[in-house]
Amino acid sequence: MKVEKISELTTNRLSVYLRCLNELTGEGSSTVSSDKLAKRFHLNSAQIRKDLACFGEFGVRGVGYYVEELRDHLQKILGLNKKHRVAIIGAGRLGTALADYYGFTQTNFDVVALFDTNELRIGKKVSNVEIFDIADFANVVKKYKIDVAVIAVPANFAQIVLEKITKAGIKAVMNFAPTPLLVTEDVKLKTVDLTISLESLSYFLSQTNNSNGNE
Amino acid sequence: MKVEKISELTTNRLSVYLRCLNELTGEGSSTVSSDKLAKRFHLNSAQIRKDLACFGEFGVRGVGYYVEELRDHLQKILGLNKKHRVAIIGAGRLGTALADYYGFTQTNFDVVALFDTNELRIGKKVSNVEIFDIADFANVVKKYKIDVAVIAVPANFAQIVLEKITKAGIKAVMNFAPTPLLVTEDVKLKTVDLTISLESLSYFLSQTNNSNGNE
DNA sequence: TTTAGTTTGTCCCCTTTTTCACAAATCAGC
DNA sequence: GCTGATTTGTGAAAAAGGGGACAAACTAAA
Repeated sequence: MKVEKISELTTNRLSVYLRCLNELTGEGSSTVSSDKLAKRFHLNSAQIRKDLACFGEFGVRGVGYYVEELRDHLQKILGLNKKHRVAIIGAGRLGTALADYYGFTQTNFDVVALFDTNELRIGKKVSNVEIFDIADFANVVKKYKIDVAVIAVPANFAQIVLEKITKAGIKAVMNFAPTPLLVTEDVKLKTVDLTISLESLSYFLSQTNNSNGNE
Repeated sequence: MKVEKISELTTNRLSVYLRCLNELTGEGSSTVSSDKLAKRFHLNSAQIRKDLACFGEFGVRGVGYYVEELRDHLQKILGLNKKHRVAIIGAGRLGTALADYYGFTQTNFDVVALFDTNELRIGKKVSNVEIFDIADFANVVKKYKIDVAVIAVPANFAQIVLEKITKAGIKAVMNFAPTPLLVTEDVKLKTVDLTISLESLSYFLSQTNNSNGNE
């Protein structure tokens, strides 16, 4: 087992492995080899083994991995044995959709509060979650023990909102505003930039349509 | 100018550069150096130059890059000089939120159709976009000349939906279902996996809370 | 024209990530 | 207990990505 720093690419794959294992449980087989996993889910077996080896020796040579045991290990490694309480800042279309989306699909992330500046929205409920005034942010965070924040406001407000979030002591932030943000070392910021993803598709289309990249 | 294969990391950065240039136009300066860009937007100047050099020699030594000219080049490279017509499959919360989101923020991507299987939704409109029956998918795609598809259905339906999409001849797909999908070489699939992003945050929190990764 | 000052494009090296390959470990059957 | 068949964990090679440094190219001013 290595004690090096774990890269984010590795932890992202752990999420994928966990998903695979969840699909495997309930199908009968109690063990699975890295090769079977790789073949079935189109992964690389060496990479699976190496990723897992970062956290311990979970497998048995000649046998493979015990499905349920490995699943439990991965859940624990990813911190999914504890519940997280999520605040979404911005109760527009995207924010409310996310409130709904997380509520339905995720069991470890509870959206407990929405925030907005618009007085017409404040006080209302979306998917049984109250919309609070952003001015009360720090208080609500403390009251509900919120540990994850989601930024779903327009790009020009994102940095200000982020500073409010970090001042309230939240260390994990997901950002949907299409703009790069600055944070201190001790805060984890994950930006999901849909504009970049779309433009990446656009690039691909322009390449194939022209049948050749060189003009 | 290099003629190697362009990596997706590079094209993603082009999107970022384009955004920076858009912010710069209207601020007066007609030229900008890679160093100024880097300093202002927290990038690396060598990387900017290298990324741009993949597509031509846009700069002038001793001067820098002409802001508007470079912006136009990037738009053309990314295929943003043409409009794209987008279909969103799945008219639930996420699908409708995306319809709204793209409609407001993106100028080159027009959401022209939503699709669903739920009869209660079919025929209605969201953000002025009609919800069609998924059974009519191929026809509507042809009629509206749709070239980009967005999958916003539950994970267990995603692969079937994707096959419908590719059969209709669409070559660029964005997937929000938290599941890996299989496509043929000639189709570009971009998966935005919010579950992985969230679990990545969870991992980070579990690391810092235990104050040490080793148990 | 020459010189001093800028800034690009690119070579080269270092780091990170992925993949290959194989010894070490385990199991099942005889 | 030994043999043959698996399968892990990992060292080493290969591939990909990022960044420093500098010659080449250009401007401006004398």
